[in-house]
Amino acid sequence: MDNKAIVKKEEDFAKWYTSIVRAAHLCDYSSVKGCMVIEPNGYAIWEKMQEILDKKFKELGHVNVQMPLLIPENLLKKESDLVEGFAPEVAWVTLGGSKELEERLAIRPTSETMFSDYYHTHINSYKDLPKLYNQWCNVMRWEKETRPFLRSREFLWQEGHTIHASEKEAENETKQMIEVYRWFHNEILAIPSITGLKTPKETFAGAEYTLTNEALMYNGVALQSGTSHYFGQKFSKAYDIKYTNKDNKLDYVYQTSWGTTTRMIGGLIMVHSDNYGLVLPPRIAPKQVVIVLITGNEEETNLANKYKDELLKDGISVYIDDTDKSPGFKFAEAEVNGIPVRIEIGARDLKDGKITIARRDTREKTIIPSDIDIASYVKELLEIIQNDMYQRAVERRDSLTFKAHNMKEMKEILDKQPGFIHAMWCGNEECENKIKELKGCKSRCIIQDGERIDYNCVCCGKPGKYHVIWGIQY
RNA sequence: CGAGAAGUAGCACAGCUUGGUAGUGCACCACGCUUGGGACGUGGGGGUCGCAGGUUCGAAUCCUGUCUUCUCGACCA
Repeated sequence: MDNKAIVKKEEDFAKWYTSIVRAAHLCDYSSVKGCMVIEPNGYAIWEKMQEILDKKFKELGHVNVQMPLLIPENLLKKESDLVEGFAPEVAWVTLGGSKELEERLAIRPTSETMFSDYYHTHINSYKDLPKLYNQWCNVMRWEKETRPFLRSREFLWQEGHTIHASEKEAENETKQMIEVYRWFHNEILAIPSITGLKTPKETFAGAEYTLTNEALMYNGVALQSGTSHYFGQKFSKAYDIKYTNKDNKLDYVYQTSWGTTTRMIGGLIMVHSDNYGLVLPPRIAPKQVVIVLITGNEEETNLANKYKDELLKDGISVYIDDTDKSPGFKFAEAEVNGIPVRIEIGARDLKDGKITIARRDTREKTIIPSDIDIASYVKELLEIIQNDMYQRAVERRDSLTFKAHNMKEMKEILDKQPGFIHAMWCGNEECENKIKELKGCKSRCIIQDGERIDYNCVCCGKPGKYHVIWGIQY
């Protein structure tokens, strides 16, 4: 039996999630609440995410920098909305050795302030613009309730902070980066996601507006997965980021920030995984193929090495499991770790010149000739798995997508099954608050080119100005 | 932050009521034998019982505090 039992998804989704995290060795608890040990399997996924996103960021002209971990209190206080928004969850350093600090230092919950302070002293001319900086780092937010990957006090993320000479250019950047997140979720993580505008109530502290990428988990709960903020000149005025423009006049820069986190690992689990363990889409799987030797004899070993070389040559990541565990153990272990494709080489099949290939997502096995062009066969199979996983996720999301025309319908849907609920909204925060009384249902985003579902607000019945997606969130 | 539950070996748990030598299964190590869905045999190693106080001759067990985890709710830019 497995030493890490997996709870059944249908019986208790929350416990199932945690058991997958532990069974697949993605992370473990530490002695500090909300601060996780990200284990090799989990960190490898994060590295793969970094690799793909970082390449995309750089293609779009961004460069990486590293800002300090600590922010002096006076610096953090300069932008009042930001301070207010983050105050309840900032952790402070008050001692240096045994000596009390004259000014306490915040452990960064986000780095707008540090970037702004840096830009303040480094921008003089329109020729210095734009600055397209990003950093990969850890941040800390003193959350009360924590869950592995979904909500931790310390987490890893990337935060892009850019400044521009024109409003239009900054707005284009904001839009461009939310598109990157949408692309990443749909194409790489096989998680169908929707982008839209946050309502003012849900907008990032200090931003003029926030664009968000929203995904729906298997249980119908929404997960915010990547946000991109447009700051206009709010921060540049608070932090005095001025430059001389072409007309020899002083002007403030236009600013953006955008980020996504290790929370996406939680999203991967909650969209794709099953009762046998993790299921990873091939494009994000750190190891795409495992070759399992049944007896480990010379013939099996030689063929495995040949396959490995051919697959590696084609850019497919692969490893051979030649431990002396029983075949069943190796199969189960590869499954719990979510390896997309498993090649089983055994003496029995080899006698007939055959091997067995198993795909993780469906757990189907196929017996094929051993002299097949393994690289092109596997390459095609990985693409099929990627697409099938995406299609299944789309179907699941669509089956959990509803329309509501009034509060009665809204309540009926939420009582039965949470999901994405499309409904019109008048734009009044009072209605948002009333809807929130229904099981904590909140606006996910305003769909900008969405259809008109109704003429009236789902809550108050006044003219419905916006097509909003509502849902219960993590 | 509120309500509830839990913390004993890597994992799952028993022991606690009624204080008296730290247990079981799996995992781990060695050897042997095996190998197509989590094999088997023999032997072996591993624990300040979450932490800190208290009661007691003596605490995993009783008392107080605290930390951590889980579930449900409140909160969540």
